[in-house]
Amino acid sequence: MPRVVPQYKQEAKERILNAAIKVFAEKGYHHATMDDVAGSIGVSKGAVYLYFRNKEELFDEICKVGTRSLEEILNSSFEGSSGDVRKTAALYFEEMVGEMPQGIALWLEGLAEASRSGTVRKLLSESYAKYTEVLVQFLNRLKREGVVRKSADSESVAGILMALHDGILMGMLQGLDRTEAKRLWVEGVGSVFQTIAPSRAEKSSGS
Amino acid sequence: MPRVVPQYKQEAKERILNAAIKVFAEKGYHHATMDDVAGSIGVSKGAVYLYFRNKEELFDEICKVGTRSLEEILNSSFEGSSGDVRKTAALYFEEMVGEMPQGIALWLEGLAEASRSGTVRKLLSESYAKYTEVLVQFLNRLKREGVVRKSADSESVAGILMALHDGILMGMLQGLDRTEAKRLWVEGVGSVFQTIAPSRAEKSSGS
Amino acid sequence: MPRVVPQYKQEAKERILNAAIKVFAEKGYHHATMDDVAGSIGVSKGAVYLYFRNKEELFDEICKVGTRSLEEILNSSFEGSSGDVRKTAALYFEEMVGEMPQGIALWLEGLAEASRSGTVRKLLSESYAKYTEVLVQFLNRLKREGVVRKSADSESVAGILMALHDGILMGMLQGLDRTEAKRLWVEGVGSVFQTIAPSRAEKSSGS
Amino acid sequence: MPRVVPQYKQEAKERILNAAIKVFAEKGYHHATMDDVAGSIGVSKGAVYLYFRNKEELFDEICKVGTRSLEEILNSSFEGSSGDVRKTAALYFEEMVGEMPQGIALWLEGLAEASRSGTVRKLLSESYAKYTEVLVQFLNRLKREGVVRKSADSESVAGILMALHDGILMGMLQGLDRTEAKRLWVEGVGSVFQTIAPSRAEKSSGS
DNA sequence: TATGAATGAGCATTCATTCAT
DNA sequence: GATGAATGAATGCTCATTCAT
Repeated sequence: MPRVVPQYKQEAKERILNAAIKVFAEKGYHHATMDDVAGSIGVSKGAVYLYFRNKEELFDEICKVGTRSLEEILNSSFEGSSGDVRKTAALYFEEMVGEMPQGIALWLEGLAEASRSGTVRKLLSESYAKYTEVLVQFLNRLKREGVVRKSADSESVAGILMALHDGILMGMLQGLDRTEAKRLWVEGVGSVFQTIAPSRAEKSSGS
Repeated sequence: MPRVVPQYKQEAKERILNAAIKVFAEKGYHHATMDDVAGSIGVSKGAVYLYFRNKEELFDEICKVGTRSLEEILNSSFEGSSGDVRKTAALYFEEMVGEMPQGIALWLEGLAEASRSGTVRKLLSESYAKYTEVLVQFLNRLKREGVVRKSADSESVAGILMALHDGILMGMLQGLDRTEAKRLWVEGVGSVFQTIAPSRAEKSSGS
Repeated sequence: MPRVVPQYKQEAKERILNAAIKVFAEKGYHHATMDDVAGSIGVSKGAVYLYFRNKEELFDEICKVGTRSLEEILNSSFEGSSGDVRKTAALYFEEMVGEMPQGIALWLEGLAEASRSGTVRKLLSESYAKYTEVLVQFLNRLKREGVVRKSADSESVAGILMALHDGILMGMLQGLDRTEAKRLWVEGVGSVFQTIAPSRAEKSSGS
Repeated sequence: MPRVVPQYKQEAKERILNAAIKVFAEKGYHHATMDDVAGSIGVSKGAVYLYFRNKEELFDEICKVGTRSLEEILNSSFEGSSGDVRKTAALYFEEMVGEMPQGIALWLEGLAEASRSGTVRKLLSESYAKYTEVLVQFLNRLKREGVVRKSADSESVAGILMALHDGILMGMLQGLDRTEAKRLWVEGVGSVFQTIAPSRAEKSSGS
C-alpha cells in the first residue's frame, strides 16, 4: 500500500497551486493560460488537470488559500498583541503586504469574479465574516484591558477597520505608494482607536 | 467645420458606451463579448468598431467616464456642503452607490486590469489624485470655517477617507449589505472628523 | 431590410451540411474533425460554428436530412408503383444505394450514437415509424388491387421488409458486394410477396 | 515451455476484455476511455496496455470474441435443430439477444469502424462468410431431410436470413421493441421457409 | 507484473477583429 | 455610415500512451 504517494500528490498539487498564484498574479486570471501555469514550473498542461478539474477550480483554491493565509496573519498579528495598536497595525501591514506584493490585483479579480460565481462569492463572504470576528475578539479583549471604552460598538469598529484595510490596498493599486499606504493605515487605525479610547472616568477606574 | 455629424456621432458613441457599461457590469469585462455589447442595443458588431478601436479602448473609455462621474459626485457633494459631515457623507453615499449598483465589480475589474495595462493605470492614478484634491480642498475649507482643526494633515485625512470609501465598496462585494455599509461609512467619516475636530481653544477663537 | 440574406444563409448552411455528410461518411463521425469539415469546402472552422452550435448538432442535422431523403426515396419508389414488386424493389435499390455509397457506415454511426443521445434516438425512432407507414400504405393499396391477400398483416410484412432492407445494407458493410446485395434484396422482397399473394379464390374474384 | 503463467495471463486478459466489452457497450467505443475500462475492474491503466497494444487492438479483439460467440450460438441453434424452423428461430433469438442486450450498438460501432479499419473489416467479412456457411449447411441438411425443396438456392436463402437477422437487430435500435422484434423474426423466417418448402411432388417422394 | 503520474498531440469551441457589400 | 459573414489565432480540456518505480 502506498502511503508516501498521497504526501507526494499533496506536494505536487501545492507546487502547481503556488505556480498558479504567481502566474495569475502577474498576468491576471483571465490573461494567464493554463499553459502559462504549467510552463512556469516546467510541467505539462495535463499535469495541472491531474490536480484541478479546470481553471475555475484552480482559481477557487487560490482564493481559498489566499483568504486562509490572510486570516492567519490577522490572527497572529492581533491575537496576542499588546495595547499599542499603532505598533500592531504597523507590524500587520508589513506581513500582509509582504504576502501580496503583486497579489492585490489577484485578490481584486477574485472579488470581481465572486460577484458572478457562486463558489467564490460564498467563500469570500465567509472569510469576511471570519476577519470581522477576529477583530471583534481583539476589540473585546482591549475593552477588558481598559484600552477601549466599554460602550464602543465592536462590530462597527471592526467593519470600519476592515474597510480601511481594504481601501488602502485599493489605494495601492491606484498609485498610492507603499510607504504612504503604511502611514495612512497606521494613522487611520490610530484615529479609529482614538475615538473609542476610554473616557477619563473609565480610564481612572481601569486596572 | 462639421457640426451636425459630430453631434450625431457623439450620441451614437455614447449610446454604445452606456450599453457597454451595463453589459460589462452585468457579465464582467472578460465574460462579456463585443456581440453582447452590440446586441444589447441592437446594433451590429461593426458599429462598435466604428467608434472604438477595440475592446480595450472601449474599456478604457468606460473607466474614464466612470472616474469622471465619480468626481462629479464628489464635487457636488462636498464642494457646497455645510459643516454637518455625517449628513454630507450620507447624501454622498446614496448618490454614489445609486450610480453603481452592479458597477462595483466593474470598477474592481478596472483596477485589476490597471495593474497590467499602462493606459488604465495612468488614468486611475490621476483620478485618485483628483479625488484626493477634492477632499483636500473640502478639508481646507472646513479648516477655514473652524470645523476642522488647523493642525490636521489634510492629505492624510483625505487618504483615510478615500480608503474608507473604497474599502466599504469592497465590503459590499464581500457580502456587506447596503444598509450596514451606509452606516459604517457615515460612522467612519464621523469618527475621522471627530479626531480632527478643533480643540476647545481653537473653537472659541473661531469665526 | 435584407431579404436575400436568409436565402444565402440557407445555402451556406446546406453547403456546410453537405460537406459534413461527405467528410463524416469518409472518415467517420468521431474521426473527422471540424477542421476537416470546414477545410473540405475551403471555409474556416468558425464558419461552421456560424451555422451549427456544435459538432453534435451538425451530426443531428445530418441524420435529419438523411432520414428525410430516405423517406422521399421510399415514397417516390413505392407510392406510385405498379404491381410488379420485384421491379419496384430493384428500382428502389438503385436509388437508395446510389444515395449512400459511402453513407451506410455513417448511418450506422448514427444508430450507434442514437442509443446514447436522446436527440438522435427520437429522430430515428420517428423515421422508423414513418418508413413503416409508407410501406403499410403501399401494402394496403396492393390489397385493394388484389395483388396481396386481404388477410395479410400489413404491419408485420412492412416490418419484415424493413428488416430485410436494413440487413442487406449491413451485409454490404460486411463484405457483401453490391450486385449480390441487389439480388438478395429483390429475391427477398419477391419471397415475402409470394407468401402474401392472394389465394386462387381471392384472385379469381379480384377486379 | 511456461505453463502456469500463460494460464494466468490468459485469465487476466480475458477479465480485461470482458470489462472492455461491458464498458464499450455502455458508453460507446469512442466515448469510453481506457481509464473507464481499467477502472471498471479496479486495475491500472497500465495493466490494460500490458495485454493490449492499444485501444484499437482491444476493440479488434472484442469484435473477434463477439463474432466467435455469435457463431457458436448459430451453430448450436441450427446445427442440431429439427425441422420446425419457427421453433428453432425462436430459440435462437432468445440466445442471441440475451447475449447482446446493450451490445447491438457496440456491434454497429464495430461495423462502422470496420469500413475504415482494415483489420476489423477483414474480420467481419470472414465472420459473415462463416455465418453464411453455417446456414448453408443447415439448409442443405433440410434439403436432404425433405423439409426444403432441392431446387432452392441455399446461398441466397442464407443471405436473406442473415439480412433479416441483422435488420431486426437494427430495428431494435430504432425503437422496435423486443417482443415485436421476436415476432417479426420468427414470422420472417417462417415466410422464407414457406417459399422454399418442397412441392407436393417432392414431399411425397421424400424419405 | 503492475502502477499511476506525466505527457503532449489533438480537438472543440470562442471571440475579437476585419472587410466586402 | 452600417452590416454581419467570415476569419483564425487562441485556449481550455481530453485522453491514448509511456515509463520510472
